[in-house]
Amino acid sequence: MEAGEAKKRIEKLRAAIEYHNYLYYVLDAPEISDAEYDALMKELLALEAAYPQFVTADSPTQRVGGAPAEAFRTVAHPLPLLSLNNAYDTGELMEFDRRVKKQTLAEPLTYVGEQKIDGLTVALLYQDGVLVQGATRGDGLRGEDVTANIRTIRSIPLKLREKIPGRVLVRGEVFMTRDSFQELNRERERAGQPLFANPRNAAAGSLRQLDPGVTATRPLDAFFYDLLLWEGAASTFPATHWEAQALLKEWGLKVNPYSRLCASIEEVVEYCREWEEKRSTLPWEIDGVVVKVNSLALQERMGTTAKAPRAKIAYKFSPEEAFTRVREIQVNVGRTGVLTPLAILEPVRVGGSTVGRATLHNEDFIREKDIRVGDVVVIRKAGEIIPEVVRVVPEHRTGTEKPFIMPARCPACGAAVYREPGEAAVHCLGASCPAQQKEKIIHFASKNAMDIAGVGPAVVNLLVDKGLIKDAAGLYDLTAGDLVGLERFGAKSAENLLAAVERSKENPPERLLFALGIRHVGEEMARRLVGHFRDLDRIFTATREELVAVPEIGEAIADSIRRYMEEAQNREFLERLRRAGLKFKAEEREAVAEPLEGKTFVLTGALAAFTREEAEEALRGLGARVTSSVSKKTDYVVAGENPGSKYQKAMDLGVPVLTEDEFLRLLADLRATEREASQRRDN
DNA sequence: AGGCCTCGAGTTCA
DNA sequence: CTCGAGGCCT
Repeated sequence: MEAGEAKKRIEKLRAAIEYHNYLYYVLDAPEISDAEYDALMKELLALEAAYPQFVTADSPTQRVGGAPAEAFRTVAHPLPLLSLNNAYDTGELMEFDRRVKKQTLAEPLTYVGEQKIDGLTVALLYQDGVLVQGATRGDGLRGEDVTANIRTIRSIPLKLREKIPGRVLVRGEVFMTRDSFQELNRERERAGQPLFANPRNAAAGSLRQLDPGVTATRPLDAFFYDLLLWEGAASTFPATHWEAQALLKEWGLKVNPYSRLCASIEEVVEYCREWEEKRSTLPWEIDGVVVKVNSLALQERMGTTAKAPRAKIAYKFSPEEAFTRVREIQVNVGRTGVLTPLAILEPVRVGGSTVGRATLHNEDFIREKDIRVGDVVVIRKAGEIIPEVVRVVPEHRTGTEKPFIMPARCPACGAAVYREPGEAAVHCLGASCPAQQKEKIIHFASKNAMDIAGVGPAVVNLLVDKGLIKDAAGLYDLTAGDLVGLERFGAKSAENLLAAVERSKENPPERLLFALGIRHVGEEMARRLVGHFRDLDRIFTATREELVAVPEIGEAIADSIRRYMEEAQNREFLERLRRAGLKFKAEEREAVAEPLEGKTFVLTGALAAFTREEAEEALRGLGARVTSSVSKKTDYVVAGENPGSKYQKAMDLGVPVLTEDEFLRLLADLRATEREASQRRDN
């Protein structure tokens, strides 16, 4: 970029940032997301670094905080409330550790890791144990006097639990939980008031109400992190940050229960990693981890720079939202023939991983969001893993972006495509579309279907392209001679694959039924159908009425099964599977007691003694149903390690939650009673 | 017809 | 995980 141009861009960015600062800090009504704001700031920082001659004292990059609103009295903090330097990856944490170690003398070096709450910083002043002042951080030197509002927060003590002579200054973070935030927004929506963008803004807006009566109705909460000042206590002042935390807790100030004392930087890194992963399970939002040298003497010795202490650092999580550009929109064909557009993105880090693709679902989704090739878009993680395109940023349009048009022919086989009126999906009409065939084979061999290890997307592609198989039945005709010599196939891998194919013949018929991929017949319906008819041939020859008579099987499912069987190609396919020796008939079942019959279980989180599948299997063996979502009809939720949202749902609905131990005991008890019963039978 | 509840299908990255 | 849609109950 040429210098004159850079200068113009710098000025434009500054004006924009100032404007958004004002909206954010003064009016508490931001128009853009934090991520967008950060992007503006980052661009400005980069330009100023490249052109230092244009840096001015009043640039927003030189300012520590925002301007205080006029209505509150400003007060000077007894000690400056510094901000923190940031680390954006573990490498920067290691560098921090090296800097700390240079200053360490004989004392053992330990750190404290704390969640960095996304709220707003406050400083509370207690005089002889009584709360006399509460102030926002402001620019770090002077903040706003919000004492009256602070007093309304229930978790903040107006008096410390013991009388502490002299002045005590503590630093904390006021925040709102996600649940409270949503509840507040629901109320505001009902009342026709503007909504808060996120919990942070809701907390800030609530604390900065001119009328403390309003603040009192807002569900604010607070954690306290630092004892900044304790006058006249030189001899009793704690030696470490960890002890200071304990002291605050003793005094009745709420401290974050997840803080951790770490013996090394490696433990700190582990702590950061852990919370970056689990952040979404917390009731409050965190945007990073604050790392502090535990020894207060060492903190003192390391001192501060103009704006931040050298003995502390904030490890910032990668943002949950990020910007990137749509390079291309691909169209994939699934096993049901549905054409699914997929955005190929410039890789970008978001929510702890690098994202390069995101589904665009269907034509309507793209039209609604007006996503075009070349657009800059906002990406977010839906749930823990799956990235989604939130919206486009039209400001970044240059006019060269190309709108997406759903192809009129299947990109895999060239057949015409068809969209049922009223349906979102576009289907490929090609009867032997290779993309569809491949997806069907992959599904057939997948874990929950026939579980043929070694037959995944890559191998299926290879086998179909080489003309070795045309459908899943072809797998059972493969010979070692077909495979050996193929790229990435040696004698051993060929043998393994054939063994896996052979083993799959023993699968029970419900797996086979599911593997066929009949529309509306998933794992659960396959189990029910086999449970009822016991034989695939009986299912395929059943009349519509007989099918509908099965609980949970309605007309749509019955018709889908009949339609499948009317297709000559499918009937022939089934005969080939039969000849290969696959099981069409269910094993005779012994009449086992089903003590959990009629009970519905939901599993969440990871169990230590089982995989999820094994636990489900064990429950089904006892007659229980295992479903995937919690409702009023759920009898028990079994919660393992790191339970997901289902745990919360269970609590909300008052469904009993079993720990893994309780669950294991339940199984053991039931099996014991079962054994006794069968012994009595034998006698 | 509407309101559950559950299942099916598609989804990404390490 | 999140949609959308099927099935069943009121």
